[in-house]
Amino acid sequence: MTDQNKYTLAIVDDHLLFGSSLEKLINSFDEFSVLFKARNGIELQKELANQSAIPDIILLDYNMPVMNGYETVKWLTENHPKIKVLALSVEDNEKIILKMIREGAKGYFLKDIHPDELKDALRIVMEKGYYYSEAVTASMVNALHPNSNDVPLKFKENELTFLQLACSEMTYKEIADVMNLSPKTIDGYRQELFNKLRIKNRVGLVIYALKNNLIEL
Amino acid sequence: MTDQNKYTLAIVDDHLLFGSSLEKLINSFDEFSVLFKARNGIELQKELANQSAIPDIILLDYNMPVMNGYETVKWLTENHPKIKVLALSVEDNEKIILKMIREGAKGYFLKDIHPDELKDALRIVMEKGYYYSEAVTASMVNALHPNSNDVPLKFKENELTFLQLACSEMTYKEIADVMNLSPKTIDGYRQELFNKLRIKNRVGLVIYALKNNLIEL
DNA sequence: TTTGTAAACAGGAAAAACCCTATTTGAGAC
DNA sequence: GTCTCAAATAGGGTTTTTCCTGTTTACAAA
Repeated sequence: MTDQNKYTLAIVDDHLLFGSSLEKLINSFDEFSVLFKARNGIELQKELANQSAIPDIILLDYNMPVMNGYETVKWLTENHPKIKVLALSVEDNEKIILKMIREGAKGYFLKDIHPDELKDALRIVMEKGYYYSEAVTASMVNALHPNSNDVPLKFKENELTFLQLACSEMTYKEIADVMNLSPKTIDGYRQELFNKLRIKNRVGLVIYALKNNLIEL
Repeated sequence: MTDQNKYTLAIVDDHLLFGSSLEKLINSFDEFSVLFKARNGIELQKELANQSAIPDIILLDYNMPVMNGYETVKWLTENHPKIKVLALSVEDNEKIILKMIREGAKGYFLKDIHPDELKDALRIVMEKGYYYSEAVTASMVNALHPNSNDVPLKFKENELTFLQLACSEMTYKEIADVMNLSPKTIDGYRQELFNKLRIKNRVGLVIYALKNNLIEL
């Protein structure tokens, strides 16, 4: 295959080492070559503006500081709908995957993918227009299932305040004082939250709050 | 430079894609070549046992699921003190950096390092025996500064296990069962930790564990 | 005015967490 | 064997948390 016929890629990743390494790997595939690299969405925009050539595929790191994966995909689908975006991430987070797909990413894979699979993914995305690994498909099925459907669960003002205060070393009595409520009311909030969140004790509360960014560490 | 004279490396990283890519990059350096890759500390041990050749340098990802960076460095300094270990990580966490250095890592760098700098680092570590970037040196200076002197407080094996289990919804009795110890012993650990960490209850324990990266969310 | 309903509050009890002060056990030093 | 020291264990008491089942209060709709 001559260089002219190769599919071209751009890599967007803030980890220089990973980006450069990945470039080497991809350039070793005989159907693909890397056109350019960028460190974030902003840099990518500049490259796409300057560059006369537009890549066929963009490999996009989800976890970027400046203009993150989500925003970048959004911008790309609006401004360069022909470019196929493959999102790349270290974390196997169902919500993020679905968010990216909804935004128009044509595929998603984890950084622990095998290089051969990456090559396959690149081929498939050029042929079929998309590539979803088994794991991702599973996520999608899961998301359509209405049971584990994590509706973000909203809390009443007081409940939320209590939840946050419970993530401290205060006793419930002290929390009651701070909130100017009877300890029994606080106990009610606690009970209600335990049921709603299906947890067994205060530690569960803390874990939940942390996982859902309801408190800062 | 002939292949015979090249310095050899091993890469330990659970992200296949990164590992393979990095391999390409390093093999493109004319002084270095990759001897083998492993996905975690356990695999590395096996490789080192089988393999007749021992690498000069090991590039070690800090964030591994099975046998993590910390444990692996520890094992390496004990069993293969001649191998130079360079730790690799995405996070710029001062405490972790220092921990690794104390354990015997000969260098540390973030994954956003420039490939040229990586090459330099490899050269330097073979010449001088160590390599510390400016950023890391700054961390070290910082650590010697006596104000923010968080002596990382070390825990006994069991204490640590308890601490981690305490960050779950298990009762202390259940933890005792899991650890095959008397509930009273667990109570002893709890007491000891409360005093040492100057906290008042189990929530304090969870917060502490999170802040010090003793558990993953 | 009644009625409905959600939030606040209460009683009472069992379980778990918390606290303090010993005693036992096991491994290594002498 | 005895001594030593730390880790493991125990006893037993107090406080807090957890749980279940009510009642009161406030406020709005009918």
